[in-house]
Order: sequence, then C-alpha cells, then structure tokens
Amino acid sequence: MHDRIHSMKKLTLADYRALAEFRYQIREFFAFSDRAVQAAGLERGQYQLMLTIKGMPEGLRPRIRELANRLHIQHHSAVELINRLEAGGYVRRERAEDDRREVLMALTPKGENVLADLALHHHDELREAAPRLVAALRRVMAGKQDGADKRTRRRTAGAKAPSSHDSSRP
Amino acid sequence: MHDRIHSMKKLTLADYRALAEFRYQIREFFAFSDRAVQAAGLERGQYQLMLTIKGMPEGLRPRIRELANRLHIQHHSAVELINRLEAGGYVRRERAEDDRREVLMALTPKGENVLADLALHHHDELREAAPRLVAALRRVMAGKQDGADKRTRRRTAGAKAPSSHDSSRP
DNA sequence: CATATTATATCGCACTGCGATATAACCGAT
DNA sequence: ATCGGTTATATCGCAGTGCGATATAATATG
Repeated sequence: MHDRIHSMKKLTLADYRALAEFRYQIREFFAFSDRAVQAAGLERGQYQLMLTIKGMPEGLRPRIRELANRLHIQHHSAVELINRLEAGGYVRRERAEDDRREVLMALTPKGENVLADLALHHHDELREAAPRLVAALRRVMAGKQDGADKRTRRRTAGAKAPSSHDSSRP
Repeated sequence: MHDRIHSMKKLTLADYRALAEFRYQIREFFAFSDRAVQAAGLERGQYQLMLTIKGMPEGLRPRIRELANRLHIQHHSAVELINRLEAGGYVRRERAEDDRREVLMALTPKGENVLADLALHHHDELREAAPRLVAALRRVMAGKQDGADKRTRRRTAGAKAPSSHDSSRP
C-alpha cells in the first residue's frame, strides 16, 4: 500500500529543526490568512474554495467533486461549505447542461470582490513570507541525503562513520 | 495594527492560479502528513507539538506557553493536546526548578521513537515535494509587482536585468 | 428496463479548539 | 509579611467543522 521505500538514516537535530521551522512558517502564513479571512467574515475553507474556483487550472470544470478533491475534503463536506457560501451570496450553483447530475460553481460579483481583496492581501503577504519558506525548504533539502535503500546504495561522501546521533552536520 | 500598506494593482489570473497552486501543494503535503500521523495513532496537532519540542530553537525552553505560541493555538488548547500526549505516554511534564509555575515538556523514549519514524517519513516526503512548493512560491513572487505605494515607486521595467529567473511577464 | 455507477444532498455525531473561569506561583510596593 | 497585579497552567462547557451513513437523482451498462 503506502509502503514506499524510505531511507534508513537517522535524522540529525538540524533536520528536526528544519522540519519544525517549515511547519512553523506555514502556520505563520495560515495565522495571517485566518485573520484576514475571518476579518472578511469567512472561514478558511470558504476562502480556499473560492480561490480554488477562481484558480482552477485551464480546462477543468469547477464541479463539486472536483473541488472536493482539490481541497482534500469529502464531497459532502464541500457541499456544506458551498451551502454556507451560497447562503452568504458568494457563489451560485449551476446545473451542468450535458450531465444534469453535475453542479458547477461560479463566483457571484460579491464573491469576486471579496476574493479579489483577500487574494491581493494574501499575495502581498506571501511575497513577503516566500523567502522564509524557501529558506526553510532549502534547509530540509540540504539535510540528510537519501540514505541507502538496499540496492540504490549511494556512497554518501566520506565513508566516515556518521558518528553518533546529532552532529548536526550531514 | 494590521493596516500595512498594500499594493493596489489587480491580480492577474496567473496570480490567482499561483496562489491556488501554492495552497494546493500545501494541502497535498498535509494530506500525506495526516495519513502518516494517523497511521501512527496520533493527531496532526500531536505530531506538530512533538516536533516543536524536538526542534525548539537553541536556548528556548519548551514551556507550555512557548509551545502554544509556536503552534498558534491558545494555551489551554496546548494543555489539552499535551494531556492527550501524556496519556499516551509520548511526553512527560516537568516542573521548572526556578519558576515553579512553568511546566516544561520532554519526549519520553516512546515519543522519541514515534517522532523519529514520523519525522523521517516527513523528511523524505518533503524533500520530494519541496521543488513543487518552491516552484509555486516562485510563481507567486514572479507575479504582479508591488504596485505603486506612493513613494517607494520602483521602476518595474526600465532597469536592465532585475535578475534573471523570471520568464513570465507580469 | 433492471441494475450498477456517479454526483449531489441530508442527518446525526465526534472531536478539536475556544471562551470563561479557576488555581497557583511569582513580583513589587507598601 | 501581605496585598494586589501579573503570569503560567488547568478545567468546564460549548460551538463549529468535517465525517460516516444514508438518501435522491441522473446516467451508463448489460
């Protein structure tokens, strides 16, 4: 199932710090996001859904199931989210012409406006936060090299014994 | 308070897509994370808390309040999280010697082991996902330039190479 | 056409995080 | 010493989100 091959080497303290730092930066961004979103009277999921509609890749239709997939929530959770959005007048439902089971979502003018404002703030914030996020990701990537997974044994630099545990230097 | 100066320019469709793509990549990573964490019998917050303890920056003590701050949750939410972790035998509380109000957290051997396994999986996954995340962030950064905020008017097109890595046109 | 499949919707529930509040330790100034 | 004032942690009850189970409707398949 999900038994992909993982490296066996132990993480260094620097690796733990890199992981923690990345999560921390993500949380910082989400904290900003949640404040902005709630100030606009929305929930995190509602913003994400509207953004997903607007930013849907070329060619994909914003069906409820499609949105649920992209949001990684269950279809009926998406339905509920959309119910609330629709009640607020941010989106509207449209039956698909060809397949009448499908419901396509569209932003109302109100939704467009609210989203435009929120997305702009997010864009600015993210431009500012991006360097920190990239730095954190680089620290993760710079960490422990993909350790020996049986056959793909790649000699990791000097064959010096990796010492004990946290020498923090890879 | 939060009335920072924001740019006024409108976002392009590419900007919306970049924002949506970034959120999507983050959700993908969290979806992986949640699966791994739940497979280990933990909740997302519990893993994040353990990781935060382990990866705490040099010099900072893992007091409950400190952890709550870094997790962006209320102190008492952290308390509850820790109650559950302690009940599971993953962490233990230690009263601080000097200030007896403070409770410092430490991972138990069991906690260390579970965390080591989880963090290793996360590290591998993140190393794989990082390029996509970085790419998404670059697409955000490459987007609409910081619109005229009065005096900090920066010539956006004039100067030679503002740097290279920007093939998309604003 | 009967049945399976796909898409959306509804109901009740569990669980997490929060607000309000409590207890305890520390701090300063009288 | 002790009386507020502040800080740190803990407890209680609740609200809200997402989920499982299930329902309804349209479409596909035999």
